[in-house]
Amino acid sequence: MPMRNCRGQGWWHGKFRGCGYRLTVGREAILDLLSGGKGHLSAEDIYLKIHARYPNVGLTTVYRTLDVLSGLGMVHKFDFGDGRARYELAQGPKGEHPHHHHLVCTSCNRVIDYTDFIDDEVELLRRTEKGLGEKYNFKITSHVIQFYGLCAKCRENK
Amino acid sequence: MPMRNCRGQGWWHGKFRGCGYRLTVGREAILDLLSGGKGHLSAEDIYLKIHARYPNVGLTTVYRTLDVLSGLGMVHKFDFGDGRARYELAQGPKGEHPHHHHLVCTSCNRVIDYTDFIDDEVELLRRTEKGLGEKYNFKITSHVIQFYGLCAKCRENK
DNA sequence: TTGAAAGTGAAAACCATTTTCAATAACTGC
DNA sequence: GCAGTTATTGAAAATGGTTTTCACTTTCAA
Ligand SMILES: [Mn+2]
Ligand SMILES: [Mn+2]
Ligand SMILES: [Zn+2]
Ligand SMILES: [Zn+2]
Repeated sequence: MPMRNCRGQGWWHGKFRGCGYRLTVGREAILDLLSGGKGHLSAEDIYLKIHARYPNVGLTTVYRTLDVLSGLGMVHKFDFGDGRARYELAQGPKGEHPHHHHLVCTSCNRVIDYTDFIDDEVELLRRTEKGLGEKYNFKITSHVIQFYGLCAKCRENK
Repeated sequence: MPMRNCRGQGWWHGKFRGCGYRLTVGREAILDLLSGGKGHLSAEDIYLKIHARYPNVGLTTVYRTLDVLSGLGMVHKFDFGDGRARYELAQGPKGEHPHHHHLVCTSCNRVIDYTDFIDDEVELLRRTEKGLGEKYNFKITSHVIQFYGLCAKCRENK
């Protein structure tokens, strides 16, 4: 049986409603888009794609929805140094979009996800978070690890 | 013999001139300020302090100088998520301002430098940079490691 | 000392993001 | 369904950190 074209069937339905948020066309469309493909989209990227299919979803709503989703921990907001925020879906309930870190090319702004070494890194992070949390009485909730440099393409064209 | 009041005596003289940059009052003042004290200053922070002593150094020059210094690798530019860039002097030639990472309070925006665990972290980073560099043919030049959470003060006032 | 080029301040422009506000859509209880 | 409450919305205006412009000044090598 094909997926019915009615809203409120997504895995996020519960989380959304549970927090008192209403399910709207724009929010659903944005979550769909983020679930569907590549990450590191800017608000405008998202707006342009959404707006093509739903012409009455405005850029303001995109910003507001991304804020809500960030607050709920459902998307992560990144700054890769190009002057606009980038968003990507957080790890889903079934392990989709697994936790990863980033390589950022300072020349072309390409962003590479990597999960190599993630185990070592996560283990170190765990220890570090514990140690720092105790020493500074600091409650760590998230971390950012990014490597900057030159990507393969930009090294060729150097 | 007391320090003469002429410019061009700082440790950065060589690096500056070597790269074809001219030594100016504003640049010297900014480097002095950054060398002198606490990091994580915004361009406006710097401007206000500099401008008090040198009223004819403008905010534009502060931004331009910070760009130059970033380009030379003499200062690091950070985004801690409060909408303005923060700058701090990079590790000096004699090991001043040693390499460190950051704890960022998402409530009050306080930033804590830490060097605990730095050895473990740096060792991991070295391995990771090597592995990633080979696998992705990516030339890594720098990294950012930041932990976000609630500082001690903000946990009390929760 | 002098000239070419780098550097500068003030004001204007830029531009990603936020705010405002009247209109609309989503939910709740009937 | 229906109405009432309230969250949510789009368009336009405002915000605010940063960059650009441009005529003027300073640096520095010759
Ligand atoms: Mn990613
Ligand atoms: Mn620091
Ligand atoms: Zn590149
Ligand atoms: Zn705090």
